[in-house]
Amino acid sequence: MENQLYIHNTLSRKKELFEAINPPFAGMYVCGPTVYGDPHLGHARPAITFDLVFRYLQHLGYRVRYVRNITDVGHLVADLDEGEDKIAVKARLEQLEPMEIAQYYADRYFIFMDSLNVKRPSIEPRASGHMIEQIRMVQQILDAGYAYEVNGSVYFDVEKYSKTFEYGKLSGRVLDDLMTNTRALEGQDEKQHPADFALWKKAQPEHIMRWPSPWSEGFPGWHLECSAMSTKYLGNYFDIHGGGMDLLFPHHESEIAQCQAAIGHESVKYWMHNNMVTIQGQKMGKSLGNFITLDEFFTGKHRLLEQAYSPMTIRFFILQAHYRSTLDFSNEALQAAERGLKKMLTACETLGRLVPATDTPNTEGTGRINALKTGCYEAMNDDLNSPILIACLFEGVRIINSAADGKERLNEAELAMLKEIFNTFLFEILGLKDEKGSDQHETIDGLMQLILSIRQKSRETKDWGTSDQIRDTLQKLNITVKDGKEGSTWENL
RNA sequence: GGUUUCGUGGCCGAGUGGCUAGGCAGCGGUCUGCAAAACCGUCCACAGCGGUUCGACUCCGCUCGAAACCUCCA
Repeated sequence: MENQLYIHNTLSRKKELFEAINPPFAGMYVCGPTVYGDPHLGHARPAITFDLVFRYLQHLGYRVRYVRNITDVGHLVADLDEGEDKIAVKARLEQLEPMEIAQYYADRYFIFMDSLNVKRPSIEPRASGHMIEQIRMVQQILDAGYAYEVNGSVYFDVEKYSKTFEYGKLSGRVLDDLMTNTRALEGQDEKQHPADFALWKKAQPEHIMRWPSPWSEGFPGWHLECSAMSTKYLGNYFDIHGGGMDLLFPHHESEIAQCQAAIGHESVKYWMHNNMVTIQGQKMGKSLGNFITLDEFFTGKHRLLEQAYSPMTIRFFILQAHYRSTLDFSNEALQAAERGLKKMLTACETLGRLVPATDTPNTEGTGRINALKTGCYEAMNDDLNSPILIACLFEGVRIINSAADGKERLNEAELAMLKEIFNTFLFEILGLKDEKGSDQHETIDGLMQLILSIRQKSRETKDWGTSDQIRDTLQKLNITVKDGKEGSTWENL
């Protein structure tokens, strides 16, 4: 672990040296999806961001336990269906069991994340499976005196908490402002203070998802599951807690308060937040109804999409922006990502075919490739700057293509170094992969070699008619023939 | 209104007090039977106005504009 990894801690708003609490182990908790809808591009961002963190920490030699929750108990809604559970609403519409809905969308989530080559976390706990832990935590907070019960519901006493601790330290909020600015929502009359939040909510009669508790039959407040499950699996003090920036307040702010109240100290060392995906400058989100699902991206079936985009194109697109910047969706941007990725992967293939052009050691060339590798590490160590890393890899692409063009002469050591760089950074850490079908690839490649050799013969006899017919027909099958000095190669779109 | 943040070239997107980001697109070459690919070269920036500084796109202030959060959301 000689690499010094710096990550941006939202708590200090600075880049801090990552020092594991208990090396070589590292614990990371990330807020996962609420499973009542198909995953969209916005879900892909944190999944890929923290997949990058997961992969890089592992690369650095950490033994990482990565926990990402599945929220399947639904949250309170604040509209006319006050107090009702989101999953329950959907379930009634579709005449299904709420847990059936949750299961369905959780499965969908897993499938789409797999296709994006997002590694599965070590543990994916469900809120519904941790009622006991959540109820216990409510009790701990009550015992500590930072919560009160009203009519079977339990609320966190933010006002009392803020006398000793700083509620708002993560998001930079001031309690007085919250007091004056929090809207008076219906059914909030039970709260002593508008900024108080529910730890346990008594279920209304129409509520389908409910669990018994010492206070009422009801359901947990929506900040509680993360506090309960993160500390259960990672301990009372763990390294990284991640999530989208939109969760900063009140979700993560309240998590800090809950842990402080229940455990007696904070539970998280580094808070990391990814920024939003925007569409026409606006956040892509469920509430705005401007989201495009991953399924729609992969099939191209959405009115805003000019074409289908492959999972790796989406992944590359996301990694081309730094995780703390907003990322604006557009067809033009995705098409640029698609072409850039193709260029990158083609160069990797080329690299595999390159043979040493010289056996003389070249200190200058070797030094340059070494510098490339150093640049890659520096990019990752600087708060996981994947766009810089990708820029470094494109420098490698240039070297590879120059070598293939005969303009550079690489020796065996240099080729090996390049291969190592691409294997490590492009495939292992960025998690990109070649999407060409692997099963029949060998067969097709054999067929293609045959066709290309026939075409080569026709070219040698200047039978351009046959030569072009082969090329044009293949093109119609989305296979591009590329003639080079060393013969022809082919590429399937 | 409050909190947090942002405004970079045709598009996407990094970064730094003085030195080329990168990708896509464009333009000009090389290569090629033609094409594609590739290679070389090249054009187009740092919202506006002040201030600090030998020097600012980078620091400070103001103006304009945008976003996220304050209410379910990744």
